[in-house]
Amino acid sequence: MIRRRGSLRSPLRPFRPVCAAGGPSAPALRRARPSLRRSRALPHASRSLRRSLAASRPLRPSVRIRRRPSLRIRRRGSEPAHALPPPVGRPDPPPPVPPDPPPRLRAGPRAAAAGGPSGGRTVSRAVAPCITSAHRLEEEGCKDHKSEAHSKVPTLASSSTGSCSPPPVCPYNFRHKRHKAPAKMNNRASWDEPTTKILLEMCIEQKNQLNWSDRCLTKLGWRNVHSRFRAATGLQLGMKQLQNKLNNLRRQFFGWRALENSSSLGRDTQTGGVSADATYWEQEQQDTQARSQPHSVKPPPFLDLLFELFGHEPQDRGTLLSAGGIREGTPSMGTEGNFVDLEDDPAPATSARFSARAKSKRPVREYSVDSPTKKRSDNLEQYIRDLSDSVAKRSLLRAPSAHEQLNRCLEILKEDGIEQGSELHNQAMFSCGQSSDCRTTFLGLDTKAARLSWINFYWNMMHKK
DNA sequence: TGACGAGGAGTGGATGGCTC
DNA sequence: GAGCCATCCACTCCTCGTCA
Repeated sequence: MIRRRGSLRSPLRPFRPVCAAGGPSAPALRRARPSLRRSRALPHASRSLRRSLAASRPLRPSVRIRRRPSLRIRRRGSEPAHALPPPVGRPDPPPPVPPDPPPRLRAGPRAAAAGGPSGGRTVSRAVAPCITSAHRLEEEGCKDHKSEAHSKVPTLASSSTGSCSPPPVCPYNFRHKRHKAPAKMNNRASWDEPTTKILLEMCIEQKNQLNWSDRCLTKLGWRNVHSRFRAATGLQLGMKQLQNKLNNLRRQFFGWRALENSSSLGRDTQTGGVSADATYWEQEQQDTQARSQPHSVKPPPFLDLLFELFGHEPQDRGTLLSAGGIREGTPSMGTEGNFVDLEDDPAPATSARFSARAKSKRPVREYSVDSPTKKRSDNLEQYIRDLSDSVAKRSLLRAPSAHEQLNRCLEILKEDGIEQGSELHNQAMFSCGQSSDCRTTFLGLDTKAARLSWINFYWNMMHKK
């Protein structure tokens, strides 16, 4: 049996154009040249592995440890005796902070809603001994403490990699409530649809200009978006506010898409909502009579733009084949009869939040390609034959080639009555010929109106009308 | 009361600099 | 070149404030 495993996360850092754009400094050049980066990245990776083995501890898990809501750890407000000196370079001394209120349990809406781990808080594995001085700086009134805290004290993240010098143990308050931040909502963002659309379009523009790393815009991309957004809208929003908005849209999009995929439903191309046959809604109505649909499953606005932005993330660049488990009857998630398409992977989609997280970490996917029962366990030739058969079967299930897709597009256009040589026909063929994404989306649409709308949208998008 | 936005905490990976 | 540590970066999760 050959197990198809999800794509491996590259140990190499993705190239960040912003680094190279900063100037011809040596670090920038090293970052810009993968061959130079490799020289350090691989030794570091092997070093990390050796460290883990030497310390007889497992490698860092890829998922965070969750605890019950009531176990959320917060630190005590009292100042540790060994407080670090105040940060340098901050002109205005922070105002005195009133003493913290007595500790209490916080039971927010999430805690109330969380009957189990799904609503739990995220807690560091080593949070107890790790008071972050960033937190202390915050309480001293330093609003923008992150960079300074980063540069002066070990953070939890850094201490996890630095095995020799854990930060000093400090007293903690397990139920400390963060003191109220002063109400400074003067520049509160108010996102209406046109503004959101402008933001998305600018993000897509930056993505097309390759100012895009794994999952998001690069720093340079954000700078560009920020400046252009200000120029276009006149709104004086900060970069963080733009990032927050995009983050929320992204979460909405993945949540909605996860629901769409995991529930075997479809997308109503007319309304942007979830489509299904009548029997599904009847069943659903019985199941959910007492509860309404949560907001997170509502289709987010500008689905097409979001799909353009997040619909094809780099972790979906394909899957790898790895041979293994031939001898054992490895449990399989799918067989020839129930083969699951990669795009419809329901595995990571248990919830909106989880799915958004799963998307970010190139989830491991396992698919089985069942092979016939082996006649002889030590027959290498038989193994090779099985392997070849499996690959051949997979080839039969592969996606159609670009040429085949283009031919299919031609047929559909003909069926839709789009005259060859017309402007619309030319636009459609040009767009489909240029982009596999455009082609795939075009072929996936069910109605003529949706197809024409898509071509029109794609054409305008590419030519910035 | 729920939706939404802001912001902090913490995570994981990559890389730079220093020392041996 | 390896080991160690610090730093940077982008991300998710969570809490809290505001507002309709």
